[in-house]
Amino acid sequence: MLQFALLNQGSGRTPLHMTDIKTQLAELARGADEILPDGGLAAKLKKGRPLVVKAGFDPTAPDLHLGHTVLINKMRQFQSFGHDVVFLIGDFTGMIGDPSGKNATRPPLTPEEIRTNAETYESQIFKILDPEKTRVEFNSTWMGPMDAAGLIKLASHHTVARMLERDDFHKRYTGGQPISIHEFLYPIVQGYDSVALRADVELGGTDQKFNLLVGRQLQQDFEQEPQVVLTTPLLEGLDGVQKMSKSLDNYIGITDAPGEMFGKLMSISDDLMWRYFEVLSFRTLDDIQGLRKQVTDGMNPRDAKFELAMEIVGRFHDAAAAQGAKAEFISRFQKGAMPEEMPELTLATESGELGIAHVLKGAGLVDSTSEAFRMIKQGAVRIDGERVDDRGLHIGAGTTCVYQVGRRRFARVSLS
RNA sequence: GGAGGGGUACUCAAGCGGUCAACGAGGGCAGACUGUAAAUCUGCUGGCUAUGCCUACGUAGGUUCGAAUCCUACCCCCUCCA
Repeated sequence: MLQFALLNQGSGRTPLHMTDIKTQLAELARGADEILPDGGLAAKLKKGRPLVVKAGFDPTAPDLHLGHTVLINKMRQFQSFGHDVVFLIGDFTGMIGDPSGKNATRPPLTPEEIRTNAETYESQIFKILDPEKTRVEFNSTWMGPMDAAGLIKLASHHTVARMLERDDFHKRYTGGQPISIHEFLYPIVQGYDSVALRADVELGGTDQKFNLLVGRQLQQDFEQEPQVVLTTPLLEGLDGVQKMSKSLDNYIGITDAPGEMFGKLMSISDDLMWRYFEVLSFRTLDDIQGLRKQVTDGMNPRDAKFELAMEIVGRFHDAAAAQGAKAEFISRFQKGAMPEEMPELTLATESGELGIAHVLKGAGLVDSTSEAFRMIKQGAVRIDGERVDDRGLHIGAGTTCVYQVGRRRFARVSLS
C-alpha cells in the first residue's frame, strides 16, 4: 500500500513517480466532499502525465488554521503523486472580493499588502507543501494586461441566469439584497484562471463549488478539456459542530505554540479525532483503519489522540517540540504538576499588601475584580496549589507565589 | 415617496410603570466526574474603594415618588406598496 515516506524519498527530482491509479484515486478521494464529474478524475489520471492541479487563494487572510490545511493537504497528495501543483494567489480577484461570504464589502488591498500576505502564505504552506514542487502564480499576470474590451468579451461567456443559479446570489437576489455587477466578475475571472493555466484539476472548499464549475464551462468555451473539480469540506472546529474559524475561537492556528496546539488537539472528542485523522493526518487510510481497530480492541482512545497530536505538532514545529509538548502534557495533566512556563510579573502595592482580587486582576488572570470574587466563590482559585476560600484575603508585599484560576490560567506574581 | 413592524446583555429571545442587573435558551467560564476527552450533574455569567454603591434595555430629552416599560424628537434595521 501507499507509503508517503517512500514517495517523499524522491526528493523532487524524480521525473514521475506515478503510483498506480487505483491507489491514487482512493487517497485523493479521501476526505473529499465531491469530485465532479463522476469518473472524471480517473480519466485524467489515465493520461499518464503530471496533471496541472490548481488551487486559488485570496491574498487577504494569511493567518491559517488547521481548517485551511485540509485543502493544502490535498494539494500535497497530488504533489506526492508527481502532479504539477499550482498555488494561485488571486491578487487580481482580490480587488473584487469574493461574494461567497455574504455581503461584506472588502476594502481593496494595496500591492504591498498583497505581496506581504503572499509571503506569509508561502512561509506557512511550505510546512506542508514541497517548495521545490510548488508553482506559485498570481492571476494578475494574465488579468492585469487584459483591457476592457477583453473583459467584456470574457464576460460574454456567461449569462445572468446562470450566475443567479449560485445559491448565495440567488438568495440575495430573491431576498431583495443588493448584488453589485462587479461581483459577477469574480467567478468569471476565477474560471478564466483555469483557462490561462490549462488546469486539469481545480481544488477548493465546498463553498467554492460554483466558481469551480464556471471554470469548467469557460474551458469548454475556450476549447479546452474541462477541469475536474474536487471540493474539500469545511473542517469542524474544536467543538465538533461549528466550522473551524477564528471568530468562533474554536480553531487551531498553524502558528500556535506546540503546547497549545497539543492541548487543543487533546481536548477534542473521540469522534472528532477520527475526522481529524481522515483529513489532517498524512497517515495512510490502512494505517488509520488499523489504529481504529486497536481502539475497538481496548486501546485507550487518548493514546490514539496522542499520535494525532504528535503528528500535527511535529508538522508545524518539529519532532522535538512535539515530544516536549507531550511530556509537558503528561506531567501537567496526568500528574497534576504546575506548568513549566508561565507568565511572571511583579505588582506594586500601595500599603504593603494587596487584596487577592486585585492580584488576580493585575496578573491578567481575570478580567475584573467581580470575576475574581466569583472565581473564588466557585473554588477555582489557588495559591501555590492551595485553594482560596476567603475573598477578603490580602497578600503581603515581598511574597512570590503561583496564582491559578481554573485549570489553565497560571501566573507567578511577586508583590513589592 | 406611502403603509406597517422592530431595535433588550456574547447570541437568540421574554418583559410593556415598581418585587429588573432584567425570565428562558444557546454559548462561555468554574466545580464534580474523567482520558485537561465526550456525555452528564451543579453553580456562575455588568462594574466597583463590595452585604452597599455605580452604570446598563438604539440616541437625546420629557412625564412620574418611581421607566426597559408611558410621551416627544432623532438615528438605524426589516416587511409590503410605488
